[in-house]
Amino acid sequence: MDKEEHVRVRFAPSPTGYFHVGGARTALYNWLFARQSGGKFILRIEDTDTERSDPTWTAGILQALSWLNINIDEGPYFQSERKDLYLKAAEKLFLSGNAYACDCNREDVLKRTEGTGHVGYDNYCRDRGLAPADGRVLRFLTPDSGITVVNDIVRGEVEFANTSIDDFVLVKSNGDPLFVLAVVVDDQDMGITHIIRAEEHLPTTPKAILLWHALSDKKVPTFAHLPVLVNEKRQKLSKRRDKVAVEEYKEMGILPEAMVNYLTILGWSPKDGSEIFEQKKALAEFSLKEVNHSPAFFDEKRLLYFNGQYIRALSDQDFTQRLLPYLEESYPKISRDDILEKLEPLVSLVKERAATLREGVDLLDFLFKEPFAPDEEDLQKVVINSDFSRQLLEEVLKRFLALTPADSRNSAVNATGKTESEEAITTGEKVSGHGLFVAEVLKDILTESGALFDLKLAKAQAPIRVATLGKKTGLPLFESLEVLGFPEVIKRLRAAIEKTSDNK
RNA sequence: GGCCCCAUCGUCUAGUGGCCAAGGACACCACCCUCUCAAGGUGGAGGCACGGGUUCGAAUCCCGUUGGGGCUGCCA
Repeated sequence: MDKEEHVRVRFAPSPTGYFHVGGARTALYNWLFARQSGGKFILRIEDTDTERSDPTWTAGILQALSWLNINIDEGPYFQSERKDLYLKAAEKLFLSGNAYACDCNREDVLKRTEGTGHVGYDNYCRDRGLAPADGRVLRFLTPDSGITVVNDIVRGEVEFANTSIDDFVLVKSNGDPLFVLAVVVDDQDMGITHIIRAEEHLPTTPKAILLWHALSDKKVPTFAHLPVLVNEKRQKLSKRRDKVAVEEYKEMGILPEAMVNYLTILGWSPKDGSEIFEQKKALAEFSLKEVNHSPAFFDEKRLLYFNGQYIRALSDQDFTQRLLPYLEESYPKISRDDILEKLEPLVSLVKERAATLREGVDLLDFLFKEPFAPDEEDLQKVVINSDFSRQLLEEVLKRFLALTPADSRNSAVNATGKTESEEAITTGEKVSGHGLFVAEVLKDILTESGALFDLKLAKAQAPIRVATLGKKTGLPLFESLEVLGFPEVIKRLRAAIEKTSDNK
């Protein structure tokens, strides 16, 4: 790290759509670089295109950065508020002979260059001496010889022949400045030392460098062009085509720290080969020089794995706090206390299984979703089209009914000092027919009931599970039943038995 | 078309001339564990795009080819 230089980097998104993970990674790498060098991380909103920019998107960017814990030292600056600065620079360029007015339209240029093999502007207005005016654009006069070298931390020195660079537009015919101009003016004005951005900007970099020199003697920033993130077809991620909005991942219950970890690893890896690590490791070891050169596919499956690891590493308390907002959002009519009461005994079981917070919500839906309705397909499969399910359900129902609801545990205890079932549980004796409505007892009952029909527990649990929890897969059955509670379980078992008779 | 970038298992990567008959992770398959599903454990399949050089020796360096991508806009 160059200690003599006061590092200033900027993240400069344009608010023209959802903020996607590619932008997030660029922001993250900028931020990491700023943090580890004690520099400043600046946010600049590039909204010079008034047609396509929208404050809504800006708000989304701000929220996403905050969610990812990428904090901003300066800004956001808005280019739309700095137009005067750009126009002043444009005037300077015109006066110094580095720019000229042009009244060509696209059709004229196309007509002139047709068949010449040249694509792009043909410098037609270079020597016409037009004065700047409404309806005329301002073009930069690029040199006809020489090369421009981009000094890039990731890619080394990249050379561009100046002849390959067209006289590009700086100011639109309606008087609005274009991003090329605005970016250079701002980077100079804001004292940016390192420009870290996606590789798609590499081809426009020589233009920026040429402009930079035409505008001032200041040192050109150091560049770092990051490989782009691509979709499964290996095309650059697009906010229109690919559904990769940061917001969506938050919505589906990705933990921000898992997202940050995954994004960090997407294009860079620490020397020891570890993949899941705390951010302080990245802060200590991240290096732009070590960033990969080739495009990376944003693999959601892998993100999910990372997220699962992060979820499982959470304490039960933390996990509860993370999950709670998602549950409250899904069940606005249920009070927080009621949710917490049911969640508490199951939280570690949920934590162990959920790859996302949204999955955590789904695992618990049998407790909260109204009205309860078992999955139709599963119901058909293991309850209705099963030769033993009806008898088994009835047997289990009968035995459950002989139990004492756990809710009335206290009164039961008060009456006899210690209930029969508790006695049995503590002595390890098998309970059958009598006992408390608790997981261990329920498991014993189902094991015994299944044995009556020559069924192993694995097989016997299926119809009971679908009848009461609604799906073939999910949380461990008996703990779930205990939390669901005696009356509700009885009710659901009866409803399922009803359904088997409907079909017979 | 022109300019530029890129190229190790399906995916993300380790590898910076010998320690590589290429290592790890996700995904996939099998088995174990198991009340379902996960998680976890064990094992398996799977890759240096191709062709020339350079070198005693190349995944690693050079050239070419091929392939992919980006830019080529009065978008950023």
